[in-house]
Amino acid sequence: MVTRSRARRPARGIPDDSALRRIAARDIPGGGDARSLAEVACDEIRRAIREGRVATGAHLTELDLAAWLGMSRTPVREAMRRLQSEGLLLIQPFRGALVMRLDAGDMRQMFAVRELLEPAAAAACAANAGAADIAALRAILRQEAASLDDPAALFPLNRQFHDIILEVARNQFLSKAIAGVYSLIPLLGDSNLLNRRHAREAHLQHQQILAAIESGDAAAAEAVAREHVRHSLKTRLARIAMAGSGHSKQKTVKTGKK
Amino acid sequence: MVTRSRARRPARGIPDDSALRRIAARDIPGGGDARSLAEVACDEIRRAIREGRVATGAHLTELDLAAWLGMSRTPVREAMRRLQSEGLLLIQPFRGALVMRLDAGDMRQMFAVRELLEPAAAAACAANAGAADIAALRAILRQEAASLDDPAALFPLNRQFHDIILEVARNQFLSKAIAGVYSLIPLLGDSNLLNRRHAREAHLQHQQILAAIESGDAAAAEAVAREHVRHSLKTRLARIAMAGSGHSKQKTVKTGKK
DNA sequence: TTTGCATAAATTGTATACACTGCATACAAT
DNA sequence: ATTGTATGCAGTGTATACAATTTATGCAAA
Repeated sequence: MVTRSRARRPARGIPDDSALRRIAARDIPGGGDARSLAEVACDEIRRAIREGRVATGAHLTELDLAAWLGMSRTPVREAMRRLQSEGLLLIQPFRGALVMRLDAGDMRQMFAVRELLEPAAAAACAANAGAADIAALRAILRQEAASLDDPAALFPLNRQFHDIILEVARNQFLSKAIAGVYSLIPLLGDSNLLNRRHAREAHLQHQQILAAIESGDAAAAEAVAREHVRHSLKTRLARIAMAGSGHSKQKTVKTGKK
Repeated sequence: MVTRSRARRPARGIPDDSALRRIAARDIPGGGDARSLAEVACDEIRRAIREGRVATGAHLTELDLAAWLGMSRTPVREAMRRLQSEGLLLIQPFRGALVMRLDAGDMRQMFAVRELLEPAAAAACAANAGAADIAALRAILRQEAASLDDPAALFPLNRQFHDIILEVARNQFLSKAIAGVYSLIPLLGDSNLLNRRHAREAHLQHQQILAAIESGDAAAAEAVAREHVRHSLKTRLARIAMAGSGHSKQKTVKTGKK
């Protein structure tokens, strides 16, 4: 009997139905990381919010989510708690959770903090960057240049660009602070990168930031990064102004409640 | 039968033993907020870390904590997850949690971020502060002046001073970013305020910050706040240097495992 | 009709049972 | 002696049962 050391289990309990469900849920990406169900739940809910399948302001209950995700309340609960501490959900004791909603004022506050943190990251990056880091950033911008009309491709590239800068800045607290703000960007609605004019301008600014980093000019990197954040805010404010004046192209999203 | 609408319960299940335990655990402060056990657990663990009853680097298991706190694993689990997202714990799947430990490098990173955020908060506060805010800050500094040799009294006053500044700054993202950093300060060891010289200097800087706020001078508030953060780092570095050179007065802390 | 209260329904909070994982250790085969 | 495999144990991950709480509903009294 040369079964694997693990195959002895079924003798004890039920012929194991839950394991199948779990594995099925986990290995969707194929990588087979063996993520916990709570992580799966967390990612799925986040994704649903990001993609607008769950509207901001929607009311979520543990039971609904558990049914939707095909798991019990326990991991869902854990995921909801995590999303609350990220600021995506607002949990009211005994009364379920609301998907956080941010108004224009919140947006300004958020960008004020970004304007503080991101230039500092760019400056630190310029101070620390080695040849390999610069090569990585160059590679991303090369791909970015080729994807200016393909938002779906632009999203991860943009993300990677900023992630590398943070990594090279080598300050875990700065990274966490910025991550804390970034995670709430989905609540602001559609990405600026859907706007082609903005995508082009952002790409140019990325190139300027990289140029500053290449020459080790921290002050320049800081200045361009600040301008980058300001430009991003300006684009969003302009869109809000347009939407407010009746040109709303925003599609209404479903409530997410089954 | 004019019992309160709530008293009918015991008829159904066990004669209600758990409610007593819970109420006992909850209402320690007396305020009777009816906090959940998870919150109690969270606060207790945090406090144990802050007070050094649990050493940084200690290994914590759900079962140990549940036994210690007299509750089941579920709320403890929730608390541990929360503390992880605050950065106090490092949870390794299937292998328990470690109390995060920060070295001198981490400390520098942390203060670099504080030097970014806290001056901005002070500046925003100076821009927004009304008469009532200033009166509140004055009241705190008056108490602070009378408590310079009483660290136990100084801690909450110091906290309140900074909290009010954040509140008046009216930027929830700035507040959350700073809170995220503050929550890890206990991991750095004893507070600077135990040092009377430092306490006096910090108090003087508080007064300068308040003066700048009173006169609505954002730039001045920013500058003093930056100096305040720098001074705090300097004191900590000096203490580390002393400890490193063999003058360690640091008492070893217990492991926290029952 | 309206008000007050008690009950019912819905949902969260907590406890507990059980399967699974990771590691240590003992045993068997070479 | 050494290596590979099995086994036990400690601890986590998940499901589920139950208790507590909030909100809604119905019914009686004014």
